[in-house]
Amino acid sequence: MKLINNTDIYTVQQNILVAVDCIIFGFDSKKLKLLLFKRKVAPSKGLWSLIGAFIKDDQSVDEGAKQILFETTGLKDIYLEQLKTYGNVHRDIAGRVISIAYYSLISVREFELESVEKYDAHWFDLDELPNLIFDHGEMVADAIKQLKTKAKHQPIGFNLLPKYFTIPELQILYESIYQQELDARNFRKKILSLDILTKTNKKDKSGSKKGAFLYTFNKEKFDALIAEGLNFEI
Amino acid sequence: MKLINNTDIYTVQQNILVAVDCIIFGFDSKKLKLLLFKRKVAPSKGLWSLIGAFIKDDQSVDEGAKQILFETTGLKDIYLEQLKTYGNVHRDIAGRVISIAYYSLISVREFELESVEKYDAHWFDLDELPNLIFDHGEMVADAIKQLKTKAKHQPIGFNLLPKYFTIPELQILYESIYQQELDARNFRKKILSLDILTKTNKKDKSGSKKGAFLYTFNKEKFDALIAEGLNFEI
DNA sequence: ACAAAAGTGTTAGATCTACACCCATGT
DNA sequence: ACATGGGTGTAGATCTAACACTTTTGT
Repeated sequence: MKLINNTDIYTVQQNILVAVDCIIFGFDSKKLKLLLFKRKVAPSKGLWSLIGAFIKDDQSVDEGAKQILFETTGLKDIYLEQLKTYGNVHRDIAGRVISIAYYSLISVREFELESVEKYDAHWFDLDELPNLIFDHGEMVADAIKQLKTKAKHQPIGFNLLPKYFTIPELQILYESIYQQELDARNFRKKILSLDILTKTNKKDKSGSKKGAFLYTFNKEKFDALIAEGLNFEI
Repeated sequence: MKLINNTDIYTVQQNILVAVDCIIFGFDSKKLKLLLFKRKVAPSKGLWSLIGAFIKDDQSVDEGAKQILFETTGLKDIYLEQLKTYGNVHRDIAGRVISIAYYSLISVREFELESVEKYDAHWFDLDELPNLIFDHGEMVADAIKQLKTKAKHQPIGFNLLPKYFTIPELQILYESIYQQELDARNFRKKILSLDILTKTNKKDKSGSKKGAFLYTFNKEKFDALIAEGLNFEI
């Protein structure tokens, strides 16, 4: 099939398509997960892949990523960040396509199940991922690495939790991200010393009989600290 | 002008061009600098910009970046890393072009002056940058930020120095990157304690009468340490 | 002889790490 | 009453940050 590529001034011959792919991380209070999709179009139809789409001419790459994420998860205004662009000549077996990968962090609890069915999506544990098409496995590996690095210095972990969460939940999340166990006393001390959590007087008793106090992330306080030049680290 | 965009299977209408732009950092033993070019084509001809090029159909995006870098600096096998992709609809005033930005680190001393003249290039101090076309200013700001972050945990600084360098030179480099003064004794202690530098018995007397010993970066040792799980930080 | 940059140790304070028991509550 | 996870403090080790003088040598 032939397509028309129109530029205003540049006299360039180029046959490259531009797509986005989204690595969607989720956390369900127990494990860190990845949302994968059974591919609905050729080539590689029926295999597991990240969700992606071609960019429209009148939409920015960021907008393209936002849109595909909204369509498949029903979620808006969620954490979404560009990861890396994948541009090998034969990365897509059906044509010359470069893909700008994004990763997103959501709370599994706030995610619409309806979308899962409609798009043939499935949450996979990070240590039980199936084979993925093209270079999507590489994208996922890069995203996991990036998440580990980023979580240390920016409070992005909170995007994976519901608005109210407990300290033990937060600890399990960080243990999942870093893939190592943390000392409960030291973790609590460190996270509370940052003074970016607001304690409520409610308890979540789903995890224990005693129940754990619910906290919420105080973004205003955090931003103020960053503005003062805080060298944040968890 | 109309162009043909051919894909094998995908039935997509898309009129987007794909380019790369390179942010080239250099260090001359005194200051951190940026290599900028007087643009030779419309639009915005004659204004300062990063060097860039359109990707060819049969070349990966990484290869495209490598090629433009080689053509303009004469340098091969130098540090080159993808920064970010810029994809706003109207970022280029002459058409829909997305650009994958790369940044590169070189030693100004090892750089061919010949290329500078041929391509109308100029080294600018980081604090005296001219206005740049399109979103190139944003690219540069992002690259500086990335360089700061990355230099802390990976030994990329050495790419900005010639093979043999002195500790005071290295310190000035890190001071330029972090934009803050460092204590000479503490810096020397820390960098030497990493045990990744090999001392030679030669001195560089260009900086002082006494002269400073020349060192060289020991990549083998560094890689071995990383393999052991070293949590590197400068 | 002197100017100018290179090179060298110590100490106080801050931070990190390891570790064990009591508390609250549902069953 | 007991099982289960929640919540708390301390001490030793390590790391960080601040600080001043001597060495070398070209002019």
